[in-house]
Amino acid sequence: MTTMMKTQTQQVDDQMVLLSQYYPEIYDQLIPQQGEVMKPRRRRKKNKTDAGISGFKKRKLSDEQVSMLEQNFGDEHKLESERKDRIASELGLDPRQVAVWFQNRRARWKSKKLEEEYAKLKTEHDTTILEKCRLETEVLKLKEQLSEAENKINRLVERSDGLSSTSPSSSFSVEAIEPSLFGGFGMNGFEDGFYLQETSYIHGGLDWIGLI
DNA sequence: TCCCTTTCCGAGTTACATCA
DNA sequence: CTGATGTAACTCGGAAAGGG
Repeated sequence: MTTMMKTQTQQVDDQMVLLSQYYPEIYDQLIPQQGEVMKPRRRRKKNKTDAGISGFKKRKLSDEQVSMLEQNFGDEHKLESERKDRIASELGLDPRQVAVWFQNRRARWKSKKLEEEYAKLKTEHDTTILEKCRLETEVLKLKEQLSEAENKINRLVERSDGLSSTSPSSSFSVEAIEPSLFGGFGMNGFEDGFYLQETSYIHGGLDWIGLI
């Protein structure tokens, strides 16, 4: 803030040099008479041709001015009247220019913040979607395994039916796995979770099915 | 308390400068 | 030359503060 600082006179000179380089045709009109203070720029009119007529064109702020403004913006985004005047004086700008710069800078800052926030939310959203897909795949896989297990049980039941007709004293009694006891082995009971203890199925748990 | 003026701000727009 | 982009400066409407 110190070594880079120029005096106000130097800065005005810089602006004038720029002006004389880029707009020599109007430079003469802007040079104040000796001892006359530079007046604030006139308000721009909407008419497109007006700039040409009035001779006032948009001027880019110098790198140094921008860097100083950025530095001040970094300290505090809001701009009190006193601070505005001080900055304007330090940079050789109209206080109105400083106010406008801060307004535009706040708008850019907000826009950037929104962009960042959007990117963050999008990343979170994508991660959640990915996890949802993974869980859905897992559900499908488990349902498939369950279906296979049901088929195996049905086959065993059918086989035991055949055995019981010839050997009623079989230790693997039909009643032991009577479908009615399991709710018919349908998905109804499983949709809401495994409500039966694994030992209710067959002695030894579900190991034989290969689920565990 | 109300009205008017001033100042500031955000949002949206315009106009100009610059660059690919 | 032209379209895209960045940005200084503008308009507009609303809020807040101060004074009569």
